[in-house]
Amino acid sequence: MTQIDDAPRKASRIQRERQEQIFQAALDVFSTHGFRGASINQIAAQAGMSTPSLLYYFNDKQALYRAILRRTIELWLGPLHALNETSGDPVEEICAYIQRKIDMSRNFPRESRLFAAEILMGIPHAQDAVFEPLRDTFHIKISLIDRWVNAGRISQQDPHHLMYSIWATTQHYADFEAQIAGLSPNRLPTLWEDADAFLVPMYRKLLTPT
Amino acid sequence: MTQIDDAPRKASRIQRERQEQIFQAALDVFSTHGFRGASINQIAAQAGMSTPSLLYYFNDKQALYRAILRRTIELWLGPLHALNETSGDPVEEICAYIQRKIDMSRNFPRESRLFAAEILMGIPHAQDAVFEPLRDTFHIKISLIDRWVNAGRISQQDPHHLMYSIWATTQHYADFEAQIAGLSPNRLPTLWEDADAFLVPMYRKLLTPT
Amino acid sequence: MTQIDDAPRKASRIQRERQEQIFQAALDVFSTHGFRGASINQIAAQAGMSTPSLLYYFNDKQALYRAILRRTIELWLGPLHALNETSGDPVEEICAYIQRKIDMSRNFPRESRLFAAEILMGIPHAQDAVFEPLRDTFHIKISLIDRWVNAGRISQQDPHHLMYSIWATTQHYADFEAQIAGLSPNRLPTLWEDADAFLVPMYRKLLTPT
Amino acid sequence: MTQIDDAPRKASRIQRERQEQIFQAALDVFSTHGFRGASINQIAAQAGMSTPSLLYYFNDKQALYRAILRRTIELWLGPLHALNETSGDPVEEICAYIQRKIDMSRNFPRESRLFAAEILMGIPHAQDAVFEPLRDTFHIKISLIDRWVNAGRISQQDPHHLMYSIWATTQHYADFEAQIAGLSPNRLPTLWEDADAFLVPMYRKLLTPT
DNA sequence: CATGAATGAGCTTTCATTCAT
DNA sequence: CATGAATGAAAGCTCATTCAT
Repeated sequence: MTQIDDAPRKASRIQRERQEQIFQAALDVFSTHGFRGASINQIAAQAGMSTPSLLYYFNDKQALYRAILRRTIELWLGPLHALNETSGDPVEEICAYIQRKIDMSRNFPRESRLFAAEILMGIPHAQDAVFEPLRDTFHIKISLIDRWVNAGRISQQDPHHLMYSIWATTQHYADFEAQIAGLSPNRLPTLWEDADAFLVPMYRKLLTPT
Repeated sequence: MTQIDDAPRKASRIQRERQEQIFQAALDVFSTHGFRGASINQIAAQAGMSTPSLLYYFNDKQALYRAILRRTIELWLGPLHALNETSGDPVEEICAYIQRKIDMSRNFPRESRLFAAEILMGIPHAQDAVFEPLRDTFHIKISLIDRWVNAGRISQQDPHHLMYSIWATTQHYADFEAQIAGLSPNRLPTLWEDADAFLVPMYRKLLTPT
Repeated sequence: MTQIDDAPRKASRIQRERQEQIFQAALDVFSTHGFRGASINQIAAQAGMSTPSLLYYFNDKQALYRAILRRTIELWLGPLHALNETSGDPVEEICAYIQRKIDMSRNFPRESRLFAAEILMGIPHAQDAVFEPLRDTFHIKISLIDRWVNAGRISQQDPHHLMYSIWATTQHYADFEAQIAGLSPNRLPTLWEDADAFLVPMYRKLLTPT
Repeated sequence: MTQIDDAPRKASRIQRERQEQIFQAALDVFSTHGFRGASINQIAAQAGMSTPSLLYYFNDKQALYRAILRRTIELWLGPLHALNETSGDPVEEICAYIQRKIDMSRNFPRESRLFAAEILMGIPHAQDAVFEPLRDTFHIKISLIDRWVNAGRISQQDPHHLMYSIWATTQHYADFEAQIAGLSPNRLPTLWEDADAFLVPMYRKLLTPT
């Protein structure tokens, strides 16, 4: 097993508070500048501490970045984990998943952008941190959808396309917010609110078997 | 100052060739590192010239970046400009637009990512360069769709949501390619090919009036 | 004030053990990186304790360095102190001194290198620590040799040159070991063993009066 | 003196001047602090330029260090190269080599100390730069001495010991100058002058066959 | 006693940019 | 036109040291 050496040290209470300060600042800065564009000076300043203090908690820039990314991905996987067969209706199950994804984007737009930025730039810093927790869950859910398709319980769709299009649409309001703010400034808040009212029916219509 | 100082100088043939070299290199580097993460040294090296030579063509880093962005946006607007009433059927008109957007993403993934990166980071360097050419066209097309909706020629949808969801889905395979490559490595080429086969019917189903 | 503030504090048994740990680590690190190149972090790590713990025993980096140096010099003076008139023959007296110096270099190569490094760099940190204990003994022994020369009991030589050449040759295998290891790798151990067999006869031939 | 061209050489002439400035400063600083203890800031300041300017000529600290070291070693090898069979008498041939080594130490004490410091610390930065040019010449000369010994033209000595003791004694006045200055301050200049008067007869006596 | 926590100063290096040629 | 040369600013990171616990 490869040792996870970029996890924060064993934590006391003060340590955990400090780490949380750093996380918040790092989220801000990394999500708006990307890894290379962000500076740990800026993060430290925003976290209200000196740069060496920050580096006392995270050995270097990469370690901090990967720690945030790891945490973000775990958060991100929550809605996907909850996608299963507990409810009777696969269509509604997927619609509920979409709803949860939208809520997550609404509540954690910085995390969404951080993740998007990393992917956009080719995932150069965290191949394992990204895919290790993601891959298994992804394929399990893809299989689940595939079974639903084959059982005729949802319409005939490629599960990969379905999943990726859900991700694209549900994260779009977080990731491309600046564009929406520029193009539809007075609609921005209502669009955030409405997103589910648009997307959920769209996918319900798509998925409902004829 | 409304002086447009980041446009490249008037160019001879040789100059235009060198500018094109710079464009290609800059596209590569900016799209994979973002504005702050990219270095003009790296761009100059990749373009096969010295940094001062590069700066002879573009006054500074921002000017180069904005020039590329401007060019990218113009390219990007092509499919949207072509969305109009020439064909008789609005549903098919929009489907054709989706098809063109997908083709564009397929052919110009770096441009898509460059644009996405800029938006993701809050459009800090090019508010005007992005929105000046985009805004008018966007609103014209939104109005057009709105008229189609009001005339009952397409189903009742918020044109903003419709447009944004089209953008999200059609650009996703370019912008998030690294994720798809990691999660569905053996499906990657077919997904690129299939994208229209999934998306166009989805939107046709959504838009076709009942 | 002639306050000696870089001597270690009065010590319990446990304390003396920890000091010894520090000494050993510091000897390693200082002798291979010099004063400025060495870091007390590295020393503390190698001594198996935290840096503040190390600094509890030695007030600062200089104090630690000077303490080691002082100790080393005392060790170093042992062979020289034993150079006197107890044996009847001055030539053999000096040959015995040479033998003792060689043995010392063999047994304490790190100490030799530490000392050599300090001198090489101009003795910037420990003028007094080096010369205070050394000077008197040195001049006493120089006078002794001078008397031997004047009494015709050893050949006519400048005592200074004699002493320095003895120091140079007897310490060379310790101080320049890396060079010898590179140039005569398979001879290295035998050269260490042989050193006295070469040097003692050389000086005996030089010193025996005609 | 024999300057030939003008225009095309000009840039590299300036470059060589600048490099020489840097060399002199670097020699000073590296020889008195060792590699890790030296700072390129200090070197740049002493060379009268900014640190980035220095790094324009030498890509990084190591490159600068190795360049000086390489140059020093070439200088150092001069006297050894000249050790051969041209003069009829091997004893005098070796004595002449000793004389040349002493002269070199006298004229280039900083170079001697730089070299000594690198060896003292275990040659961590320049194994190849040190040994590549040194090894072959060393072994050729060792063989030469060995033949002289076997032919009975010099006394029976291990060539390795002989060579190392010559190196030790001839470089000692440069490398350990600070110690001599401290112990024999009023003798320092005369000792420098006398060194050959002491060492050459010593080795002549040692080497002359009985 | 021992260490977790903190930081100013300094390190090596890269960056965007200017200027003379 | 093109580049060698130069640099202030800022980057990531290490260092010796202090202090509270």
